[in-house]
Amino acid sequence: MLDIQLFRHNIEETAALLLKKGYQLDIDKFNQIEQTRKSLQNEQQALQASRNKLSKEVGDLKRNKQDANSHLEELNIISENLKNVTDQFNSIYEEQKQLLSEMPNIASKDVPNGKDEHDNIEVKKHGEINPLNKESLDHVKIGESLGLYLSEEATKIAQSRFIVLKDKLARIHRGLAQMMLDIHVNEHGYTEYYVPQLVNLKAMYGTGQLPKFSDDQFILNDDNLALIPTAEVPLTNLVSDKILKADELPLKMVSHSACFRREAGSYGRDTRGMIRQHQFDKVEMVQIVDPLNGLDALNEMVSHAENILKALDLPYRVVELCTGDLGFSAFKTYDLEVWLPSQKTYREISSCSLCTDFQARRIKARYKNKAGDTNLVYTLNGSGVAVGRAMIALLENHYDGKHIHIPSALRPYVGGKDVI
RNA sequence: GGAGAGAUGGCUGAGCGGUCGAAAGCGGCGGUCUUGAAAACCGUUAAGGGGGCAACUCCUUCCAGGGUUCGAAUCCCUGUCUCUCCGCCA
Repeated sequence: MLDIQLFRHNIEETAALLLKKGYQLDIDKFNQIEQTRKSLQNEQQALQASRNKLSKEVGDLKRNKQDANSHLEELNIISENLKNVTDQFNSIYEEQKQLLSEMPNIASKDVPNGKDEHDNIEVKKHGEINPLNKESLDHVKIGESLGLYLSEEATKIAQSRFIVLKDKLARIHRGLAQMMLDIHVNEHGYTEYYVPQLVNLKAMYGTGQLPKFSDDQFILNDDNLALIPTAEVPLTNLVSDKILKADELPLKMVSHSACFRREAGSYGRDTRGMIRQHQFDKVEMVQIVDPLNGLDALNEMVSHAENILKALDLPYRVVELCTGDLGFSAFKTYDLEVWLPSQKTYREISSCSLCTDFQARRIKARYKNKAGDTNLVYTLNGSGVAVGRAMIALLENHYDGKHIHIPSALRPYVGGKDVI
C-alpha cells in the first residue's frame, strides 16, 4: 500500500508514477473521496469530542447528586448525529481503503521505462553457452528417455501442469533444494525457516496477492486459507504487527517450500514440460531491512541467487525489469534468467525485488531507530532459486546424450556421483 | 470433536461502568556519578489518524466484530486465537 500522503500533497506526480506501472488513477474521483472523507472525519471527531466532554460532566454531576437531565437530552441528540455521520464516514473510508489496496507500488526513478518484458534491460551475462547437450534435447525428452519423468501419471492423479519425478530425478530435485539452502545459510548468512504452505487471507493481503490477484491463487473458501504462491508470503508476514529494534535488522530468512499457482492468465504458455506448473518448489530469500539499506540489500540478494547458478555451472544473465514488467509490490526488480538450450533462450529462474515500505505498510512491520522514532521497514524477496527450473536447466545444459553431469557443488547432495 | 480457562503497551503483568491511555516490573532513551563501563539514583518512554506554518490540539485503539449505556479495558452476544483436560490421530 502506498502512503496516502503521496495523494494528499502530490497527486499529479503520484498519478504519473502509477501510470508507469500501468495503473490509471482517476484523480478527480480520488480527490472527491478524500474531500468527503476529510469533512466527515472532522464532523465525526467534533461530535465525539463533545460527547466525551458532556459524558464526563454527567459523571461529575451524578457523583455530586445533581440533576443531569439537560446534559442527557443534548447527548441523545449528539448520539443520533454521531451514528449517522459514523456510518457515512465508515463507508467512504472503506471505499478509499479498497482503492488504495488495489494500487501497485510505484517504481524507482531509475527503473527503465517500458511496456513488457521486451523492454527489460540486460545488465550482465555470465557463463559460456556451450552445452554438452549438442542436440538441444529438451528436459521432457531427456527425462522420458531416462524413464524418470512421468507426466502422464501426474495428469492421471492430478491434472495438467503437475509432474511426477522418479528415482534419480527426484533425488536431483531434492538435492538441489538442499544445496541451495545450505549455501544461503552457511555462506550468505540467512536463517532457515520451515513455514506453513497454507496461510490465511490476511497474510495473502499483506504481501499483495490479495485483493487484486485472487484469480491466480488457490483459495480454500471453506477454510479461509490459501495455498502459498511463494514462501515470500509466510516469511514476510512473520514480521507483521511487529516493532523491531534497529539492531535486529537486517532479518535474513530463507525457506524451501512448494508453491502453488493457478496460472489463470497463461493458458497455452509453456504447456510442454515443467517450466510452468501449478505446483513447484522454490527456495525463497526474504530480507527485512532498514530503509537506508534497501538498495544494497537488493544487490546483495541478486548476488546470492547468482551464486547458486554459478555453483551449478549454468550460463545466465541478469536483467532489470522495466516499469511495465515490475510486479505489483515491487519498486525495483532484477531477474536472473538461465540459458535453456532447447529453447535457445534465457528463461526466468529467479526474481529479486525491493518492495520498499509497500508491504510493510500493509502488514504494519516497523522498527524503532536509535532516536526512538518508529518507522516502516523495507522488505525484499528473491528466489534463490526456483528448484524445478534449476533442474530443467541442469538437465538441458549438462546432458551429454547418455548421462547428466553433476556439478561438483551438487555432488554431495546426490550421492557423490559425478554423472547420473 | 467435547469440557473449562484466558487474550491488556516493545516484553511480563494489575485493573472497582466515569477521576484509565491504563498500576507495577523489565526493556529502551536522557541525565547524575565514573578515566570509561557496570551498579545505584533521577527523569523520560505506546501506536494510528485528523486539524494547524507552528506552539499545539482533537479523535481512535486494552484480540476482532456487533450490542447495552449519557459513558465500556471493565457488562452481554458472535467470531478468531492460545492454554488445560478428555476423545481421535500422522
